[in-house]
Amino acid sequence: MRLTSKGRYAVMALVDLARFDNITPVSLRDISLRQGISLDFLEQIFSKLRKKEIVQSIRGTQGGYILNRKAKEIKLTNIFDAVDEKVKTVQCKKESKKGCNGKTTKCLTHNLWDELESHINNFFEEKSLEDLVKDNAERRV
Amino acid sequence: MRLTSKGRYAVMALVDLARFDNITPVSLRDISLRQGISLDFLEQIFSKLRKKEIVQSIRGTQGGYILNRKAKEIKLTNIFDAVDEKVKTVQCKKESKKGCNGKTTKCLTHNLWDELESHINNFFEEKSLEDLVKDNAERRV
DNA sequence: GTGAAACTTGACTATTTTAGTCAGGTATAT
DNA sequence: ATATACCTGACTAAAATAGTCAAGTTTCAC
Repeated sequence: MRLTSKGRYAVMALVDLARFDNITPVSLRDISLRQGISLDFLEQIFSKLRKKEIVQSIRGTQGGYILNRKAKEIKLTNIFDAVDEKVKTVQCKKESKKGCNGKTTKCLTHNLWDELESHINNFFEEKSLEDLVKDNAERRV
Repeated sequence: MRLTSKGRYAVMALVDLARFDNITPVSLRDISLRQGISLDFLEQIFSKLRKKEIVQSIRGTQGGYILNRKAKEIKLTNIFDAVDEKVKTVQCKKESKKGCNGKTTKCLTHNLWDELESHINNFFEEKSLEDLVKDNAERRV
């Protein structure tokens, strides 16, 4: 199981963004340079973050992005959800070979994968952007 | 993040195998039919499981595989390790653009990914094959 | 001893996902 | 005006995934 770059970059970029005052917009160009992430790719990512109201955009010169909510209220789960970084442990669909549809008939290990999914998602639900910024500030002392 | 079929199948197949007495070998053909997994693919998987001494093979007619250790002593982490199902949250290598090498200079979110990795691996280290078989037996009552 | 069952191995391949790139836009501060 | 920066959709190279295929070898049952 691996985390995709899209998900990782989204979090990295938002942590970078959250370090600022949240009044003056931060341009993607700056984030791109600081974090070493392609500008074009960042634009794709922020387009999704904006649609899910995690960030707010300010167009034009001196424009950029600011957080749309308090860092405390943005959980990792919200970020991953926005960029379609899903935790998937099963493939089981309605019509499976072995009749595992997740409801009436379950495959031998279905509960295990459900548990695993919850376990990972719990982690994402607990961590907020604020936690990450704080954590980072502490380590720099 | 998604679990690969290889990892999922490895666990499914071993749970299936572990349900038996562990004396008479179970053929991959049977597992293949019961679990709906391609025989050729299973052979690849079991070849790795054998090399890591998780299963033992018995060749010839009436042959098959049996567990090489007690189900209690086979953890998910051993299984995933055997089939190269790794939990990877970072790409950071020795020479990274932003100088994140995981040691001297760390990227803004490096600790987060380390934490996530541990969180997931903990789950895999706790669960044993025995747990899974028992869990399954209970639910069938 | 011979045939079938089942393990063994390595190479090959189609499909899907990932990780971007590219080319055009539009809005706005100066 | 014009440069900066957001916005959008289409496209693509590379990697990973999920197998398949072919050609063995071993051993049991008869």
